[in-house]
Amino acid sequence: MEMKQSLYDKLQILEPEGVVLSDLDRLRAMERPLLSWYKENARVLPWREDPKPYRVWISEIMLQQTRVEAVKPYFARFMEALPDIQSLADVSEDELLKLWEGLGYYSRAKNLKKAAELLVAQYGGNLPASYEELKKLPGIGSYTAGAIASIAFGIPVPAVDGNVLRVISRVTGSKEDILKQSVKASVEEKLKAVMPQDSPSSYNQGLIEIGAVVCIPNGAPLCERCPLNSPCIARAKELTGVIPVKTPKKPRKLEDKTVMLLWQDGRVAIRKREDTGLLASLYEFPNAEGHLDETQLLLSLDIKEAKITSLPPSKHIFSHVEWYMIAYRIDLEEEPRGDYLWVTPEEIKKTYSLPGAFKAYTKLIR
DNA sequence: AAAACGGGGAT
DNA sequence: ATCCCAGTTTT
Repeated sequence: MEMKQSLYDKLQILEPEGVVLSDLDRLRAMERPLLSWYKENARVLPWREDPKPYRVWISEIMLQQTRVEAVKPYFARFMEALPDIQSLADVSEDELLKLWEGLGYYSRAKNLKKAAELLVAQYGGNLPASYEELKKLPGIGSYTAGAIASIAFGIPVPAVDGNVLRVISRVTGSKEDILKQSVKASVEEKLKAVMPQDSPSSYNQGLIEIGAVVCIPNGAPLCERCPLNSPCIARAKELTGVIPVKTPKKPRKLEDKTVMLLWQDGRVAIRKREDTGLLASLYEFPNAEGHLDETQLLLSLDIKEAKITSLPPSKHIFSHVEWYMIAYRIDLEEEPRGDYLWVTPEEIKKTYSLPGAFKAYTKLIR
């Protein structure tokens, strides 16, 4: 049982700035300076110019795990090609993945289309103005549901991403591991309780913006410029180098691959990847596990001979695995084993979505 | 609760 | 060249 803290008790553990605040009081103290700061300092971003639900949705999905500067050109191109939910529902998967090529986390694109089809079939072609309904859509979790609900519809629900977790853990001086979902749930609950009911969009975006440009993830935060520096415990106790606390990531797996540029009559072979797993449904150059020599190469292609030249090796680092690739150019004189699409360099550039992992080799075929 | 899932910027 | 970033879905 918790006894309510008397003013006397609070004064016993006085901070330099004043009376000790509860977490909730500390969070309440953020509102005024946060909204004032955001009004003055909000970056001008394409999706903020016209925050209609579709644009907010697409931008928030693109911004998952992806930096603002990387998203900008993709967002512009996407809006031009697919200006509304109906066009997204109707687009072919290949065309959609081509629009997404290079952005990564390709399931985001596939989920967008799935959701668009659902919206057309069940929601009259509109995004629902409801946090709970938004959260049911594929690709939309608690953060994105909160972002769309608050930014596009003005619904007072929090939008807690990594930026917000960093800011809040620093302000409250929490040494809890911010990667734990229980911590995220707790922050969502607290913010829901204290956030202004009449300006959820600016409040949520302000918190995210501070995390992105002031209370930054790499290097020391710019506390002198932070509107929240007054209530911030991490700043007062010089804990910004410690907070946020995160569990260390485990080492990546290493994989050897042999990439084959198969040429025949001025065309090169590509194939479509599985529709699940890494780089699902994208195209790739034929490749094999391990580092094959020329004999093994001929064997795997089931051919007698070919003109084979070595290409430069390359490495690609994903979040959880590293590919160590060696490669060969193989000019064929007979049909190899395997189901391939024979395409021109021009078609690869314009039509087929190849992931960045193969960039060292797509470069070579122009 | 933990692992899978990219690509790019910071250092 | 290495480290870091961190929403959602799947296992």
